[in-house]
Amino acid sequence: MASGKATITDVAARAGVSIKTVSRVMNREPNVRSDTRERVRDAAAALGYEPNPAARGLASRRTFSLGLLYENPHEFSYTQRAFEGVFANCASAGYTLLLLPCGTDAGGVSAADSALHLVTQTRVDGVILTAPLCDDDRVLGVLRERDTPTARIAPAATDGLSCTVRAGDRAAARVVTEHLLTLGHRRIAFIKGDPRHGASAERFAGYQQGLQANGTSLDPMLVAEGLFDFDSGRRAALGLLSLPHRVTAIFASNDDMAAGAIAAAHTLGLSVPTALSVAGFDDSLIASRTWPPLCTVRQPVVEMAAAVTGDLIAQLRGEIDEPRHRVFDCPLVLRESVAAPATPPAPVRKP
Amino acid sequence: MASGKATITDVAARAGVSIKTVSRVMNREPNVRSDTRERVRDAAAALGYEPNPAARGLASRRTFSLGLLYENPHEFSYTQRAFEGVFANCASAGYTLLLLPCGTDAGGVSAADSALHLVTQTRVDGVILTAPLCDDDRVLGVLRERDTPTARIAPAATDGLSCTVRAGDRAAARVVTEHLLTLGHRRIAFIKGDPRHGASAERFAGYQQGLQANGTSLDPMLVAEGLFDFDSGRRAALGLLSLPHRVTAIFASNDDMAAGAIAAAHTLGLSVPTALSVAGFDDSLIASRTWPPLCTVRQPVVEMAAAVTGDLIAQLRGEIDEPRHRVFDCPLVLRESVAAPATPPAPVRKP
DNA sequence: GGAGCGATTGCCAACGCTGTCATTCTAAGC
DNA sequence: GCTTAGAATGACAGCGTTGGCAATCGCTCC
Repeated sequence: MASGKATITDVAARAGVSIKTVSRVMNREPNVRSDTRERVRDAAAALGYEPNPAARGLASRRTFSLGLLYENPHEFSYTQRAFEGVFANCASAGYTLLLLPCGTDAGGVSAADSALHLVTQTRVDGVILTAPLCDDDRVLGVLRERDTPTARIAPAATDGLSCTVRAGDRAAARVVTEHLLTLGHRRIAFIKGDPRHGASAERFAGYQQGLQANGTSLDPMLVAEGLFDFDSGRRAALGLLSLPHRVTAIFASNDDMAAGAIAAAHTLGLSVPTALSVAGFDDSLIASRTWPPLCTVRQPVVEMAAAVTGDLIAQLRGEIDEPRHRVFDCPLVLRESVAAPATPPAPVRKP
Repeated sequence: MASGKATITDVAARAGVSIKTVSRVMNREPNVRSDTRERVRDAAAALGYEPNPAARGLASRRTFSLGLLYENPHEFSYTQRAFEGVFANCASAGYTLLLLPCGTDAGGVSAADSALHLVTQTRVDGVILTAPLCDDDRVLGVLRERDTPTARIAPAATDGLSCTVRAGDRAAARVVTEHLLTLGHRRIAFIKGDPRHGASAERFAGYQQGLQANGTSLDPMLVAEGLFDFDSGRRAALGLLSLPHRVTAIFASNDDMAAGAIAAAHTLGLSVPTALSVAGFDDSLIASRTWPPLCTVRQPVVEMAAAVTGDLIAQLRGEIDEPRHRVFDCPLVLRESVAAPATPPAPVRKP
């Protein structure tokens, strides 16, 4: 019952109305009598009519598509989950989603160029940025210059221009730290995340607060640098585990690095959690695939991405004026990689 | 030097030619004198002109965008790598890529409906299908009905209509099997993949061939069913490892399941590879994140996806008539999860 | 020197829809 | 019954580009 090539004219003829009225019905505009609306709907259905997006775009100067710009191709599941949330909301709102990966500025296409491509060539109605792109001044500059509405996932700071969503990183990191303290850990190492991500500083601050609130002082030796990827976590952990005064727990700023820390422990013959507890952050896919499974906090990425996408679309539709800023809680997820420290601390054993 | 709102008319005026000539230059059409071409290019650059895709689409009845339809959201890195390859080729060819995840037919939007959406609403010029969607009759039916050129990644069988690309699954599985045999393994268990994927049968066939060619008979007890995901691999391995006559190696049809098998071994206190060798297939991201790292075969997914995308675009441009079918080799990747079996087989130890 | 022919260029009508504004109904108010 | 505001509908002009075809140019070949 549909050749797929029916036009608005065909529908109008069949329903006995003008094409403008068909347009009104298709766009859910008000001021159409309900019986007329019904008639048009039936005609459209009978003909298998689907509005031509190119014609719509040309006439209305809108594209009904959003661009999702993202960077870290080495990161495991965060991007994919973000995509899932964004997509879910796009689909239900009738928007099409364009994914645009971009390399780091070093090689390949720079983030700013990609953003430019999105707004000039593809002409999306709005752009969604993931960290750390959402804090890139050049990217933001391009988008603002073109007045492209923007949503940002996990930015370092909010502004009055774009909708944002982020996790309660600091509070969650503090909860993890306090959980380790409660179990009896005293020498808790921390692996920082990529400094370009706003979340990194927040999570570190949460770690510090957790220690301070419990009267434990921060030992700078126990803080290592990382980049949110498996290998940087592994290397950082190897360093931390070679300290003379053995740490009993490592809190990595995300799950990938925590998985790297577990691998490092395996390499050194330290069993987790008996000799070393490891905690992560995110509850990404890999958290339930390490051995032992990773104690972490759940960052509701899908929901976060969906929410901010909804806000962006609402903004595009003019349903909200002020950009909205959301913060999501991250509940603690208890798994086997964390346990009370052995007393006295287990000696190092080589396999 | 660019407001971003220059139209073809502005460029034509500035270059002193008709808009049609500008159109020819922008579309790289032949029969434009090189100095004219130059002049138009300069004018376009000076004005920061970018063709309006909606207008182009409306006039030419093409969208310059491809749709990538994929299903398994639980699979780890395969989809992401496929996307990477597809995107790389789209970008360089001036095509825009639309990703469309679709649920299994049980819940959410069915694959066929998603395909329909792609061709009727979004109106992509071509569609790329990943396994197992690329063998879904309803999806293929929708696409053929609309004469939408299609590329298929890892289909069960080729046809004369769509470009395809697949890995040499059978040969690679045979190589893995023979590698295990060469090391001295005799009781080698196999975990099958999702039967909806064409690759599953091929890999199983390779396992069988490897055994037969080396005079080892296939023991049906050593073959378990899996679905290509971590948990099915874990469960299958738990079953295989509870057999009275202990297996010394498990060959899982992909890395996710192999990672599950390693987790199962950990659970049972079997050390890998001392008491059990585990091999996977794909060389996905998780293969280098398990402990110990996974011996596997490298499926060059990025290259495969890029190649088939290139073929699809060539077909859209009319550069090739017959659909092209490619097969990629999968070299063995040696890592620590596989070693010679202990002789005599190590007894089960609980931790 | 002119015909002939391909290479080059331009003109104009779509492409299918939406925005604007004019027109026609409808029903309340007096 | 007659206004009249407001709801419902339609007429029409683009939106910025490409396709088809006609016109023109520049050379080669007699």
